[in-house]
This record gives sequence, structure tokens and C-alpha cells, in this order.
Amino acid sequence: MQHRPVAAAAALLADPSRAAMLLALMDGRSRTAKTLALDAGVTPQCASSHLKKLVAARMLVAEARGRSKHFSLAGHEVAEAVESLSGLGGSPRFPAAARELRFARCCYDHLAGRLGVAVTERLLLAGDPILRALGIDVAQLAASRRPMFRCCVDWTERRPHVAGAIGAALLRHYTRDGWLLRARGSRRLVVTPRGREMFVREIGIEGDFFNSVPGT
Amino acid sequence: MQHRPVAAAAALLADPSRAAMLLALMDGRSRTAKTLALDAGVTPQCASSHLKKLVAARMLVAEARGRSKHFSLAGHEVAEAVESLSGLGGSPRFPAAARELRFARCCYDHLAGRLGVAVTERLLLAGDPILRALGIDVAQLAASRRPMFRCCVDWTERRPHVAGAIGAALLRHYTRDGWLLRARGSRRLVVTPRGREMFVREIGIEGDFFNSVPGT
DNA sequence: CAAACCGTTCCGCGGCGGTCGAAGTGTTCC
DNA sequence: GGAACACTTCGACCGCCGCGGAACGGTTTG
Repeated sequence: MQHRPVAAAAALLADPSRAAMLLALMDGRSRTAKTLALDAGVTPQCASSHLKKLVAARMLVAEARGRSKHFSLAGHEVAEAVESLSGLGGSPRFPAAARELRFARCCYDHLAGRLGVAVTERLLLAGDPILRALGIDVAQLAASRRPMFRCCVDWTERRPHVAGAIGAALLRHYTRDGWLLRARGSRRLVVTPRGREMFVREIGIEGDFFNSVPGT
Repeated sequence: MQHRPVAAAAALLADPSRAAMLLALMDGRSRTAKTLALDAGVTPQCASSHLKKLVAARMLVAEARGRSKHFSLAGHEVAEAVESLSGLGGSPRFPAAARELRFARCCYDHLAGRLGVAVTERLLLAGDPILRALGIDVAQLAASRRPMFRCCVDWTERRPHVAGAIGAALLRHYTRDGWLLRARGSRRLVVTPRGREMFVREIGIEGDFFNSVPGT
């Protein structure tokens, strides 16, 4: 609902030089200003200007070490935003040199690539009984083309929530079964008394979770 | 490693008018060009220009309906990228009017906000036994300030992988226990023979997953 | 102290892109 | 058919920002 911060953050990633620097830092390690300038293909004074902006926006953190200065990503949110933008890049074809990178790589401080996705899905399959109790057929969802499970970095909570086929199936279940009501013309959702009861009983959310909550 | 697509995608989100339009569509429903022009506070001809670009970049899809044209988000990836950028907006303070939105809202086609995060964590807690078998103490991780579980939209796979404290703990475990080796100066990770064996035995990944894989 | 190096600031140049006015095309309603 | 409406294209203006050149603190080395 506030579009200024979105545009401001995107504007910082919109410059090819800054994007190259951020991508160079995507392994979670730190690099000197000069190294980043070479990565981006610009002069040191130009890189300095970019790095200053990225630090001011708290996307990077700087650490003075001797006569050189080391930069690294400020946090997971930054790495995740960069990754999600990489996926929007249109062309789903990757150069052959990236094949190994595609299989297993580190993303900031965790495992990514095909192997990372496979591990994730194994962990999430453990939640299967809960979904089954709601009448959601995981096997059927898996048969569809759509990625079964996705996470979405939550704008307000800065933590992930379930998206993908399972996320959509859950929301469908909530609204059809009267747990949640969609507000007209807004993204807002309202929890019904029944929903409040069911979220505690079926999902296992603590009862006092709903106490300090505006609106029902 | 290819920074052009990142910058190009970010540039589309970097304009306040386009960002406002995308945010208005974040509930997953469709809107007409005129409505979006009003949302963004620009003239219709200006909105038309923006919408054309967003459609060309496959971020939006257009559907001609009578004399009006309806636009909607092209997919989850777009919604997720917008959400992750929203989180980078610096100021963690939200206007009071957004309190209800913060608690429960829909993000494209799934539940988001505090409630969405709570449901997600309940589902993921079900994976606890697997992590415990690896010697990862979930309770200890939960005590830290850091969000326990995060997902990262995978650049190559377009599917999520585990990030957050658990993701970092997993990668630490993989490298310390000799499942994976970090390549120098690259994000690339190499699976050792031991890792190959352990991923199958401990995580439950199928054995032939590693067969069609470059490098080891 | 002098030299070398890293990073930074100031400055003017140049180009990309967002904006609105005006005019053109297609659709719907009377 | 004619008027009203939704959307689009064209053209011109203007502001913003990335860029390199030159010059300036700060730190390390000989």
C-alpha cells in the first residue's frame, strides 16, 4: 500500500553496476571496493558512489580493514530480494557454464539450487499430516505443473509465509470453510469466530495469538 | 551471475507509478487500466505506457473485456518479488491504518501477514524430527533473534529453498560434516561422495537425483 | 619524510525515461 | 448513425542519474 519504499528499493537494484556488485556478494562473503569496481566494470570513484548509496539504504554493510574497506550484504532480506528478481529476468535459459551453479550453490549463508530445493521439499513433506487433516490432497497438488510449495518473504513480518499450490489451497480452504472473509477492494482478510477456533484446533496456533489483534 | 536481467526487472519496479499499480494488483484480482491510472495518480496515457512495459516483461497479463482492458499479476514470482522488495523499504514503522492489513491479508492467492507466518511455522515445525536427527537444535535456534525459518525464491529453479537460521544451520552442518565443499571465489558447492550418501539416507532424497548431475 | 595505494568528494557532461497534451482507433450505449 | 467512453500512439519537454576526470584525506611501506 505504500509504493514509495518499493520503488526506492528497486531503483537501487535497477542499475547494472549496483546489480553486479550485489550479485558478486551473493555468496555471503565480503569484498573490497576495488574488487567490486572490477566486478561491475566501472572506475573506483564510480563504485564508491554506488557503494555509498547501498550502505545508506542498509543493503550493504561496510567494514574498514586497514587501508581497504570490505563490503558485504546487510542481511538475508537483501539476498532474497535479489534472488527473487533474478527469477523475473525472463529468459529461462542458462549458459552452460552455470550448470554446476544451478545444481548447488550457497545463497548468502544457506544452500540453494536444485539440491536446496530438494532438501526443502523433503522437510516440508513432513507437514503432510496437517494438510491431510484439512482435506488437502498433497499428491494431487504435486501432479500439477505448479510448484507445490513456495514461500513469500512477508512484507510486514519479514518472515516467510506459505505460497505456491499449497498456499493457494490453504487460502481456498480457509475462505470456503468460513475461517476467513475477504474484504472488498482490499487485500485485508478478517478472521471469523469459527476461524479463530479452527486455527487453534486444526493448525495448532496458540489461542492468545488472536488476543492482541485488531478487528475481531 | 548475470546482472542484466536483475537490473532490468528492478528498473520496471523502480518507477513509483508502476510500483503503485503492482501493489494495487497484489490481491491477485484484476483491474482496468483506468483504475490503475487512478491508483498511481497519473493520466491514462501515461498508465498505458507503463502497463505496456509490464506486460512486455511478462509481469502482468492483460485481458480485453469489452471496451476496457483488465490487468492482473502474471504469477506468483511477481508477487513474491514485490513483497520481498517491500521488506527492504527501510522504515519498519507502519501507519496505524495498516494494522489490520498487517495481521491477515492475501498475497496474490495465498494468506500473508502475521497469521500467514504463524501457519507456516506450524507446518514447518513438523519437520523437526529430521533436523533433530542431524543434531540441529530447533529450540536453541528459536531462542535467537533471527527468524528461524525463511525461504528464498530460487533463481534457477523458481522454487523455494530453506533460508533463515535453519538454512544457515543446515549449510554449516553440510560443510562441517563433509557433505559439501565450498568452491573458492564462487558460490558453487560440490557434493562429496559422503554427502551423496548422506543426503539420501538422512534427508530422504532419491538416489537417482544425483545421477544427471554435472560434477561428481 | 617520501612514495604508493585505497577510497572519497567535487564537477560538468550526456543520455535515458517519465510526464502530459493532442490526436487516432475501437467499443458500447442511446 | 452519433455520442460517449476506454485505451493507444506520437511528439516534445524536462528532470534525474550514471559516468569519468581531476584533486584531496588516510593508511601502509621503504
